[in-house]
Amino acid sequence: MKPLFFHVDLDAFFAAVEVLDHPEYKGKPLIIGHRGPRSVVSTCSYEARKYGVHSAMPMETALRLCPHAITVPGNMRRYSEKSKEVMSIIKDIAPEYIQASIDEAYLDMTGTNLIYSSPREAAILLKERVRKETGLTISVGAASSRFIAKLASDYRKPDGLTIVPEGLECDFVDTVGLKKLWGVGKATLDRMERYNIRTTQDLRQYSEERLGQLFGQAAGSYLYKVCRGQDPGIYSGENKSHSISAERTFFPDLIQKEAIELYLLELSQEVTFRSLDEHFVARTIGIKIRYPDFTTVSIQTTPQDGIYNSSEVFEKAKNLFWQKYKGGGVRLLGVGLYQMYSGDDIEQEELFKDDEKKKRSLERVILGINKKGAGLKRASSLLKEKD
DNA sequence: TCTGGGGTCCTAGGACCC
DNA sequence: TCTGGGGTCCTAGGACCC
Repeated sequence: MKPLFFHVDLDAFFAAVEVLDHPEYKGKPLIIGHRGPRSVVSTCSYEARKYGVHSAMPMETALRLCPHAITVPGNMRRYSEKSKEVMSIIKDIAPEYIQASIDEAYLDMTGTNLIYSSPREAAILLKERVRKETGLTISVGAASSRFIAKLASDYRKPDGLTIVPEGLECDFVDTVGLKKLWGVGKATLDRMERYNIRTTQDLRQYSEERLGQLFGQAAGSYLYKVCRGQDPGIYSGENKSHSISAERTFFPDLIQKEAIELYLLELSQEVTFRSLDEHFVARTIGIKIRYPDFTTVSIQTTPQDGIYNSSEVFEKAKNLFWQKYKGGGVRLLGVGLYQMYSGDDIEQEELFKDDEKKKRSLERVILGINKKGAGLKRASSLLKEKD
């Protein structure tokens, strides 16, 4: 059976959902993101893109380019809802699929020539159903590998459909160009510039070994395949390790010990409750500090006996912070849980640490209540209780 | 253009073991 | 005693993506 993959990408997803819910925004430049210093554009409508606005652009710049843009802070819960609607249509049409993010999915359509007369017919059916049932438009790419399908869905947007016939993968990669290749970012492009590599054709002049020397083993063999239109194997295996993190950027910078610890507590609670919700136990905890000059450092630790509740996370986060912090103010604070494993497996082991596990159970109950809308105690009130 | 927040994967060096 | 090679785990930092 010839392999066939689709990549489905929702067009300007967050902005499109806002337009759906607020028809008065239709046809206007719309930016999703907070207004304020140190904030950036999350997504924007195609009307805003005409002014040069794009994702990750500082909000101040975006509003300078497009002063009359409407801005909305965004509503993740609502976007998840709409995302699920689209994914359930995908489930109907594709034998297998992997959701890669809130607004994109890889569909394994291998063998569907028995169901649909052609890839084009299948893609059109999918686009039609999504449009009718959710009011959203998608761009679809179809090809013999996930990687080429991904490039194809981006080739014509919005509401696009691009099919790359078998055998033309390498030509298609040349057409897309080096700058738009998935997995090739600014740092790699800058390095390529130094070797006068400006096109995918240039890249093909290098042996896999040489690319490994220049860009590192993994990146080297990735580039070697990709510039030939070969499948580098994205999303082929199951992802094992999991992590959860939360971070906050402050304006103005944090200076006082009390404020820093208050936010460490809040972030610790946030990641712990999310880990409880997802039934994961972390082996590693880490924190991240960004200084006012934007230099960013991190420190982590992997304790012998697991991390079970938010006060443990907080205590460890606090220790790590004061171990690492050089002074001078804090622009961003982050707390993360890494190397996470399914909680049920771990609860079986280790009979000690009963107290900490009890606290974890208690927090699970609080999480349940909180989900029903009762509202968790403010972090600040918990801090006060401590002294 | 003074640069969010949530993730994943890779690298290089060190510790430790055989 | 001044010395090999491989494997695995941990750590800090980078690169990239949405």
